[in-house]
Amino acid sequence: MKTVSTKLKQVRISLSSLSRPYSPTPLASHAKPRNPSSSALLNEFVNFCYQRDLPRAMKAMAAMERHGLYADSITYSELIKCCLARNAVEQGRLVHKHVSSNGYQPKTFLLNILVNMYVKFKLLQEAQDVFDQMPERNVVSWTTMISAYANAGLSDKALEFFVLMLREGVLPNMFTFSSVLRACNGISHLRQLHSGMIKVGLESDVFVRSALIDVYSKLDELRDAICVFDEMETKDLVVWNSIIGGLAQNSDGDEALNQFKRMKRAGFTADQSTLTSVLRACTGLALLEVGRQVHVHVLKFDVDLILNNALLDMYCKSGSLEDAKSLFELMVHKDVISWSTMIAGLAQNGFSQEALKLFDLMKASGTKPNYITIIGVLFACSHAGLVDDGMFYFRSMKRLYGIDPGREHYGCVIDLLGRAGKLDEAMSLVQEMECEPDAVTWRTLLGACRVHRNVDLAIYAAKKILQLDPADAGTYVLLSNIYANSQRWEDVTEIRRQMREKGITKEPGCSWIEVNKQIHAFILGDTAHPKINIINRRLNQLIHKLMGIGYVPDTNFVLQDLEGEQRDDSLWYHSEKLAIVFGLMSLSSGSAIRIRKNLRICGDCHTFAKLVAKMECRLIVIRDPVRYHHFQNGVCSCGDYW
DNA sequence: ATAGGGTTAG
Repeated sequence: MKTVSTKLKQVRISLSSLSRPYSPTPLASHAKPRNPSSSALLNEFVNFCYQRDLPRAMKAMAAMERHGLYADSITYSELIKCCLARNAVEQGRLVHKHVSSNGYQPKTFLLNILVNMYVKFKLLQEAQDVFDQMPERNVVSWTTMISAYANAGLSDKALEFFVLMLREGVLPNMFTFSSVLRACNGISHLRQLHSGMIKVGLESDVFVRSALIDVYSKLDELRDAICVFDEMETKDLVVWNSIIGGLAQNSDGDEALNQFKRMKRAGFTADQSTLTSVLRACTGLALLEVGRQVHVHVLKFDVDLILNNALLDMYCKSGSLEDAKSLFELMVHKDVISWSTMIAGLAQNGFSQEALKLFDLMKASGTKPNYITIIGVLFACSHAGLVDDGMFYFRSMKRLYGIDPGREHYGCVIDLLGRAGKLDEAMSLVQEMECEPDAVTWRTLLGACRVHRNVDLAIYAAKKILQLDPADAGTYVLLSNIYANSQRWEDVTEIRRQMREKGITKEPGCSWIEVNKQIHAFILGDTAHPKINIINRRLNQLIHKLMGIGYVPDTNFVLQDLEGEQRDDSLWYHSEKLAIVFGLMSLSSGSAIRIRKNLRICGDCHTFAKLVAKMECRLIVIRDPVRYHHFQNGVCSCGDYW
């Protein structure tokens, strides 16, 4: 509708300018008197412009100028639209030359269009040059530049221009605010702008609102984002997408899905952007069945790379590699994100060799790896114990791909060396890092100490973690257990005292399982699930049956207890065991049991799951915060190396 | 003439 009415308006303008005797605006002093062919020439020029026939339009313009006839701002702007539609940079520059060699000073209107043209061609410097030479700059001129810098990620520049604009006494409008909002990189700037907008009464515009929601949530201020959203009486699709996206990106998948339901009840239809965020929410919650449902809706749209990438990630993170692989095969267009997602997905699910093979294919396909791709590659090496390969990729990433190793890359290699028992080398890598090691780095080293029972280094790493992240309950518990194991009771008491003092409590182990698109949560020691009694009975039967085929519950996991779950026989009721039993009870016998956990799996549950998978002929997939375990026929895809 | 929402790791 909108395009049609715009077109009609344009036609009217051209007709009206042709019906009157044509006079260029302003009159060029050297203009020759009109001759009969002039109006025909202009007519031709305008038509070529509307047909987006750039070469002919350019020729027509040259012919007109030979007759001393000059286009006006509106016809020039049509010609520039032509150049933009054809992505014709050189012709655009030529038009610019014509405009400024016309012998008159072009109007602000036309100069704004030229600035915008250079912005669209991503020639910011040229845009800036035109802007600088303008005798007058209005709100559109300023907004064009602010938006250009904000889009290019040059936030400081955008904010600087906003201030300059105010200083020159030009009043911002809602276009300006929605542009400058995107350049806010600190919460104080944002609040300042927000209150400024309220003062001038522009904060209720939907564009401004969606930008506000987006920026608040990108700055981790979800409460403010929700506040802005709730205050709105009339919302449009983009506003809904902003809040759903904000929630999904801040790992509040539950709430994102709730808002999605509300959006549909309000009568809106999801588009690609909505579905991408919904998929991201499913990914975080490992909701494979809901994700599949979304996939059906995805098929209604034209191929959309971002949406396909989100879908691919959902299948990987829900542990359904078969779906991920077949989608990846079907995708005709793949970008660096598609490849990186698939590589990391294979690696996290325990298929490291396949991940590395895919990395070779990626390079062969001509796609350049980025920072994140290499993280996936190194992750694959560390989780398969491929020390030599990992070290090679790490040491050559700068030379081969021009990527400087960052904290995450170091983390993978520290993990790689640490797991392989090379704790000294891992430690020297920590010292080699040019960026400061953070809590995650030390936790990686601590993980290696746990596996290789290095108590001294474990204590050292744990202390480092607590300096950087004093509220990390898991580390307190681990440290206390290490001391207990070495009979250092005074230290144990001290740790417990610190925990009490700081009010630090252990996060309980929790597992989730999706049955009939419903999530069931199991928390250690929690009896809220309606079927908990029968689940406990079945679990006991199962444990005794497994003991008959050689299962010995392993309570000695002092250096493993990242669980925060207790050391006595409560490990018999670890949340993943409850979820497995519930899965056996409620899912049809052929289907896989997929579980998501908030904490890493312990050694005992790992053994348990392997045996259950074998005895019950089931595929069991458990996703923990770091990686996945596929249990089948008595073995796990991690090769007992995690 | 100028403006808003979506994908990989951690």
